[in-house]
Amino acid sequence: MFKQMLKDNHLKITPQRLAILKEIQKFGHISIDEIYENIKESNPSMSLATVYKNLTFMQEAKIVDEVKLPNQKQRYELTKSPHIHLVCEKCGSIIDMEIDNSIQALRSHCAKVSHYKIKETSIAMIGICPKCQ
Amino acid sequence: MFKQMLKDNHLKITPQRLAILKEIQKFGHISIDEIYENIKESNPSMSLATVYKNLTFMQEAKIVDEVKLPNQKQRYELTKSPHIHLVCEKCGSIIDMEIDNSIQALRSHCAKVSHYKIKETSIAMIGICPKCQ
DNA sequence: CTTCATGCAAATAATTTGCAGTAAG
DNA sequence: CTTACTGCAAATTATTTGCATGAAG
Repeated sequence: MFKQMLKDNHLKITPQRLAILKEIQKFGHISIDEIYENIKESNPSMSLATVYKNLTFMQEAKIVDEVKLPNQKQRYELTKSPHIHLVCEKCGSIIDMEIDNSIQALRSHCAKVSHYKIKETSIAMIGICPKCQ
Repeated sequence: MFKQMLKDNHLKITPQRLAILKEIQKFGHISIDEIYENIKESNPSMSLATVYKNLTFMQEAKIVDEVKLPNQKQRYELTKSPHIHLVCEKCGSIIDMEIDNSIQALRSHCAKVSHYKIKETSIAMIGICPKCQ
């Protein structure tokens, strides 16, 4: 629950923050100005600076994550367990794929070979979705 | 060889382009203004717009690739076979790891489960390198 | 009440564009 | 010669900051 997540991180519960989180949840992967434009429809006084500031806070609090994909604007998503982004270069859709075992396998293999302590992964596969083929 | 790569893509061979490619090669992963600043030392008339324009062309020609990492400026690298970026969050170093089999395995597993036709992958692991541990 | 968040405007940074002059093939 | 590239300046777009006001706890 969003209110609890904010509370846990000593962030005050404001309508703006809840609105931002609701937009991200609704779209899954959404850009900063999509968040802004969407919220402005119901709350015209919403400020873009507020979106920026809050995304920063909420990212630090690990409530949201940035999603950086090749040739795309930065997007945001709600933080969830490690997953792969499947991007369709035709229709632009982005879906999450949770294949924990495979990701874990890659991760530990990498760690073993490189001797890095791995904390996060960022994985995207770009191609054509079934519908667009 | 850079000249040949440009020629193959009907891009004229200019000192600026060669300088850009040489910088990228030298640093492995380099940001736009690092490229610009470095080249300007020996060629003070170098223009930032030229860097931007050429990175775009050379990316389309698949000579270079953009590298987008969490919480970092965009960087560029020479195009090479699929690999993983290992990022140290302490010292900021970025190294490439070529573990073709593992990447291929993940890729085909993804393709199988999702029915996507996968064309490219973008994989990063963020953690602490051996030296910084 | 006290602290923190918001919204606005201004500042800064990042990227793109148009165009005249110049270099590459 | 012809085409495409460069550099510059201006235009856009993206992001950050400071500060007065207002809302949350």
